[in-house]
Amino acid sequence: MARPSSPKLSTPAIAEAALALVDVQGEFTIPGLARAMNVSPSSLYNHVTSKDDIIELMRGKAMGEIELPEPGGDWIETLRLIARCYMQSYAKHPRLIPLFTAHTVRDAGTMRVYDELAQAFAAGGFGAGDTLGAITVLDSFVLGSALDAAAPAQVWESSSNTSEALRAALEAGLGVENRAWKTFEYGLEILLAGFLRQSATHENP
Amino acid sequence: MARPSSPKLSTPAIAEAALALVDVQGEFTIPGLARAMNVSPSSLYNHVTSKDDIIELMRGKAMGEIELPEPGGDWIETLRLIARCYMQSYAKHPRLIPLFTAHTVRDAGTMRVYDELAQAFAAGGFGAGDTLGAITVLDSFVLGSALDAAAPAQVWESSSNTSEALRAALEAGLGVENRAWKTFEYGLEILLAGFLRQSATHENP
DNA sequence: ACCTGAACACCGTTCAAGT
DNA sequence: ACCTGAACACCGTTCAAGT
Repeated sequence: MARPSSPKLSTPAIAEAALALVDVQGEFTIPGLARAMNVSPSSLYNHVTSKDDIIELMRGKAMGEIELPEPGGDWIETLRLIARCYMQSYAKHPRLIPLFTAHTVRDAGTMRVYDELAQAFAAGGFGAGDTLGAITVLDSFVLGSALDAAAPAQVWESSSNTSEALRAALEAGLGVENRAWKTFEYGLEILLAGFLRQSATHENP
Repeated sequence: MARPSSPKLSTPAIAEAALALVDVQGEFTIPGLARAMNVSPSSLYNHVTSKDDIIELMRGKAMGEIELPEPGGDWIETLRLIARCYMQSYAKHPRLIPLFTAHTVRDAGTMRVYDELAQAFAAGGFGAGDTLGAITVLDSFVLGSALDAAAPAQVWESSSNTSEALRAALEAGLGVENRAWKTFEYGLEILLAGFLRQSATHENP
């Protein structure tokens, strides 16, 4: 059995299988991936040039799942919806995020998100000079929040020399359900309010 | 030459050497680290239990370099100073950040930062139930910004189907010097303004 | 075109052996 | 206590060989 009549592998299938492995194990290995696909490790290199290539495939798959909102509505609401979709796509595969942080290549799916963001900020009266900064701020916050959400049930270990303020905050905050998501919404609203204020400034110079 | 009269290795020295490697290479390897320290790879395991252990040492060293502001001033200004120190400590060793994102253990140095943050928010009138969220929002933003800063000179590749809005934003924004840092300051002020507004709400219920 | 098996260089880690 | 050398299991990648 050398070359099968119908191929056993394909880049989408590889991305999917690798994603499944990362979702349950937090990492993946070439031999492990080959085993999961009932294939020899070297076979993968007929469809993929390297392990990093597979990571990029996973990024594309995860980002491609984002359903962006219809353009045309209120620009702040559009920003809110995009940010939520973006966060959600990370949240679906939390263990994937650390793999992304090593190489920050921007694929087509990610560019699509930035594109919609740029148009929303333009609709909000942001000039060309302010838009990239605003996009980056929102992007940084989403990525950071996703990393926080990916972190395993925090070991916050309130040690002996912890202040009373932090101890109380941990006791009150750690228990709440959907903590990461609620915190994301909280920060998102602050950022949106800031963008809205800046927009008002632009309109009344 | 088996056991030298004075030890050739120590955990601080290992952390420092590994940090130097990561700063220039973006990664480090046990054999590589041993070579840099003129030592055999197995020798390292007399001072360290695993490679992850070394990463934690590096985290501690990087976070320990933070000089936190004197407590007691205006709480918003304190938040601003802490956030900047925090960001700066990441900025000093940008290639280190991806190594951190895999395991989110919080060491003593990091706890110290959270501790000061908690006290600042308490001074701002934040209740126990609101403090953890606020800390997390700030933390997420700093981490995301640091990752963005660590990314190599963006490949933003404005492809053919890029909107006019994004194209103009990239053209206007990519060139500015200290882009990552300025963007960080921009987002930081938005967050601080949001915290300040919430504080005002608390005081006038 | 696409899969296999053998092979290579390399990695993280262990452990008996030395002083 | 602390360094060494040999050893192990494992990884990412290549490549000739097969159909």
